[in-house]
Amino acid sequence: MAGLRESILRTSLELFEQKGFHGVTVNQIVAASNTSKGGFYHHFQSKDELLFVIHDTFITYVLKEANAANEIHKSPIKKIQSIIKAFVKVFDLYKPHISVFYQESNYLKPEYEEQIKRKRDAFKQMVFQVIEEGQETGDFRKELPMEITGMAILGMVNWIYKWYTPKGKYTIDEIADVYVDIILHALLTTNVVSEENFQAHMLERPFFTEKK
Amino acid sequence: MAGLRESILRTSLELFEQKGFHGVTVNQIVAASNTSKGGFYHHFQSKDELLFVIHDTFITYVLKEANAANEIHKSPIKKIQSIIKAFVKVFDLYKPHISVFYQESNYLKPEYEEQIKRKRDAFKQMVFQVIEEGQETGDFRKELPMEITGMAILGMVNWIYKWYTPKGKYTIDEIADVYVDIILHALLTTNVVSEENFQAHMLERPFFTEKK
DNA sequence: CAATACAGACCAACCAGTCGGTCTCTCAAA
DNA sequence: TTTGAGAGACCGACTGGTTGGTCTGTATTG
Repeated sequence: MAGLRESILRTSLELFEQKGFHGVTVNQIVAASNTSKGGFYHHFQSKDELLFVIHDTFITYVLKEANAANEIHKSPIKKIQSIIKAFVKVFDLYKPHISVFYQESNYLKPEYEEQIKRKRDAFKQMVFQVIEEGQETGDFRKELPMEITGMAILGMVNWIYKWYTPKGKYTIDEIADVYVDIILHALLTTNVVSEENFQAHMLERPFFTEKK
Repeated sequence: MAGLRESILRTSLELFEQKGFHGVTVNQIVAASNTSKGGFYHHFQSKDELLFVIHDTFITYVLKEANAANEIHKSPIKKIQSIIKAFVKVFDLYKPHISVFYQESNYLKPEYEEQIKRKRDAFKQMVFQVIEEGQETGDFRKELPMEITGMAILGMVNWIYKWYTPKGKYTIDEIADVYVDIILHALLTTNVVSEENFQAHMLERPFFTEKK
């Protein structure tokens, strides 16, 4: 039998996603994991710690991915594409985590909340940073207020957890393509967009464009 | 003394926003509203009904506003602006409602959930509809998949509830201006954007552009 | 023989909802 | 004008069920 701890994490995640953190009792988790109260409390201090662990694994992963994406490229145009693509793809891997994360984050106990908040802020700052860079280099339109634009992007992507399903009409990569396209069209200065070499700025050719 | 029912709604809303639906007991609501268990259950069948009422007043309002915005204009370009502006502004009026709505909507009892879902879907369909129209008239880029684009817009706006505060750096109208600008730049066909009469399509001049 | 991993009966706290009762206001009969 | 009956608004002690968490005991592993 594989690690009980992992098993508890997996099953509780499913349950939380369906019914919410408060809609699931420890007894239900225990039953679904084929274990007992003792088993559960051997691995977790409390139900709240379980919630924290779910939050933390996800946010840690996102932060790491985004950092990597950020470091690979130098130009802000490519940085933002890279970050967005990585960010969107995370929803394919961690959708249940993310759902629980955003639905129940204000039930986190203060001691846990602070740790999560720090990582979340780091991620946000990174996005802001890239936008600012792009405005300084002249790639992004300077008239857009950085904070509002940043939150628009974050919101757009984060909302994916509300509607994305792997069985849906579009794959996560296709969604990422469209999001990158939307954001670039919104951010890039008009002369960059209107030039026919818009494509030259793309990391990859988006799925919805034809090859000539 | 003003209506107790309204008083309960107001105070419970504040409490829910701070601590979440499950973080607040009926006794706390009752205490904060200067009433009693009896008073509460005289006006509401259950705590769940209270949650429903909060959801419903908000979603009903949004739907009404969007419908109005949709009917005033004929061109898709103006329709989408109008809808987005109305939609964004709602966050100024109903932020607590919306926070509770999005955080706790999966705790709604089935009988309530259906009613809410119907109205929410109607709103979503309206946005999809306008995008499709715009693509047919040639104003919006046809290569963007309608569903993904629609969800991107909805996500962008909906996320406002996570960060907007009336005391913030930007007013709700300024945020609305930026969002309209971002979305139009993303949607409009390049020849429409690059034409210097981009401004001609705007319902109003955004706050961040200079008058000449 | 430790030490770790798990089992499951048990408990104390909590919480939504109930229920018998009171207070006040209205309106019509006397 | 007085009375009194009825209805709606509100009170608050109480309850029955649930839930997170504990504790003692047992199996297994090294």
